[in-house]
Amino acid sequence: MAAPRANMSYRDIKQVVLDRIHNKIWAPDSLLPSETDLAEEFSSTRTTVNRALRELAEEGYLERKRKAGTRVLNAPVRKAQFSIPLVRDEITETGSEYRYALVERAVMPAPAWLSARMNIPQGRDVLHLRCMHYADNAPFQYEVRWIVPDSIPEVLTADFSRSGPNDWLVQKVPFTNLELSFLATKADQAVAEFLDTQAGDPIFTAERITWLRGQPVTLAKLFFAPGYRMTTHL
Amino acid sequence: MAAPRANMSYRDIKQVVLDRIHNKIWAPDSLLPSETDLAEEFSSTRTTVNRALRELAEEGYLERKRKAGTRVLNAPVRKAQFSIPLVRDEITETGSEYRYALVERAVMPAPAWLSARMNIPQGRDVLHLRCMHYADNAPFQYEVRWIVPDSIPEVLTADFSRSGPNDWLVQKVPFTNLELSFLATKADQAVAEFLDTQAGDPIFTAERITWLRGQPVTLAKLFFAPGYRMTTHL
DNA sequence: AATGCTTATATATATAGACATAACCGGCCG
DNA sequence: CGGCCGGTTATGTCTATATATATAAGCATT
Repeated sequence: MAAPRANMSYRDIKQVVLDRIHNKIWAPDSLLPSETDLAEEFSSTRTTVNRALRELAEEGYLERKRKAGTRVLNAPVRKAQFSIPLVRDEITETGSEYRYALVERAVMPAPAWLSARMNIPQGRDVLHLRCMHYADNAPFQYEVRWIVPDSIPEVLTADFSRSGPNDWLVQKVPFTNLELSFLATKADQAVAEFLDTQAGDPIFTAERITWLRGQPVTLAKLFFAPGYRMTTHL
Repeated sequence: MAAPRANMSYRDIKQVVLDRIHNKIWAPDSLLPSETDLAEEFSSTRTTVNRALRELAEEGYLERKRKAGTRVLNAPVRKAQFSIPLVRDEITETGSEYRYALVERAVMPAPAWLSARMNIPQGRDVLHLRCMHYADNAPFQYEVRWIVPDSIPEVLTADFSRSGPNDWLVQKVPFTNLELSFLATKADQAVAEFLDTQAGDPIFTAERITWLRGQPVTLAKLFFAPGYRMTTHL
């Protein structure tokens, strides 16, 4: 096990280091040898060792500090990565047919909770949209969205009857900042009807707020049809 | 804007490239200049440019193929990263006091759905645990767990009355493979009682299966107390 | 005891040059 | 015309080396 031969790639080195962590050769909280020493052991260079250790640190196995050295993390805080594709892609990638429908469009003064949540002045006009996304004509996602027109006045004249605000926004507004939450909500009457389920049913829900250079742009609540699960492997 | 001066760090280069993507100087689907050309423009080296572009690709902005070049992705598939800490840490980090309690421990033949789900032989004995995690004595998470003892016989003699299976497992078993799902479930009577809520309430739920070298090790269902949301910023 | 300076050291990043590898592309051959 | 086959080229990776920077730790000063 862990046979350091010559000409090891940074991948090989990553694997050897991981093995040693797993086999407790380098125990949690212990300090690894310096990059220079490891480079010598693996008859490689410090650059290559650096890349290996840097990536392992990014993956949550190691903690690195200048001068202090590289330390094995005791509780490997593994990081789950979820890609957040557009609904359209999420549906078409499974081979299903995607269909979009606009349910409601309105310009209205921001409700108090929205003002507070997104930090916009009380009573400022916002664009409110409700839409549905279908996969093979079965309800897939019910979207409730608010858009603050201040930073993007064109949004008020955009046509959302044929394609969703998401499509439009990613084209127009390169957001700089994003908050994403997942939670479980109880279906109210509207949600239940659109998702073809019973009021009170548990609904997997995503909430997404984006900013552009500090200015709030949009808040979206995405209600997924019952049975939806967000899955990742690592 | 985007003033390429000399001695730019890989961070600077990343920023300039990002700016150019946002300002559509490099439009979606278009090809970037080659690393060599960019290195010249930024009066830097190919190595540095390479790191900048590589990281931007990892972050989901670019797609890179040998010979084919580096392309701007039209729908930036941004990747949300959630760290999955131990419950204990998740609670203590907010300053709350963590308390653990074992609810039930039993060795039983694997139920059919579990056999199927984890690909273990029908009727094989598995360890079944139910436990509670409290934050400041308020219910935080209800954990239902199955452990396959085949690859780790010691688990049958481990003491789970004082600390949770999670703590034990991360110490003993370096899993190699993990499937993690989030979904919304409806609280049944047991879940409702332990989480101090009403049966039928929506519960944010995580399901986690881990393997060790292809062998299934454990499946955990984690039911979070009402109001829980999993949040990330990027 | 607290603060500030110095130094040693480990990581962070940059440079330059080389070879490896995948893939586009144009031309040759059947 | 179609398919195979190299040549070309952009990225992938490694080597070797150098400089920058953060910081732990020791020592001196307030």
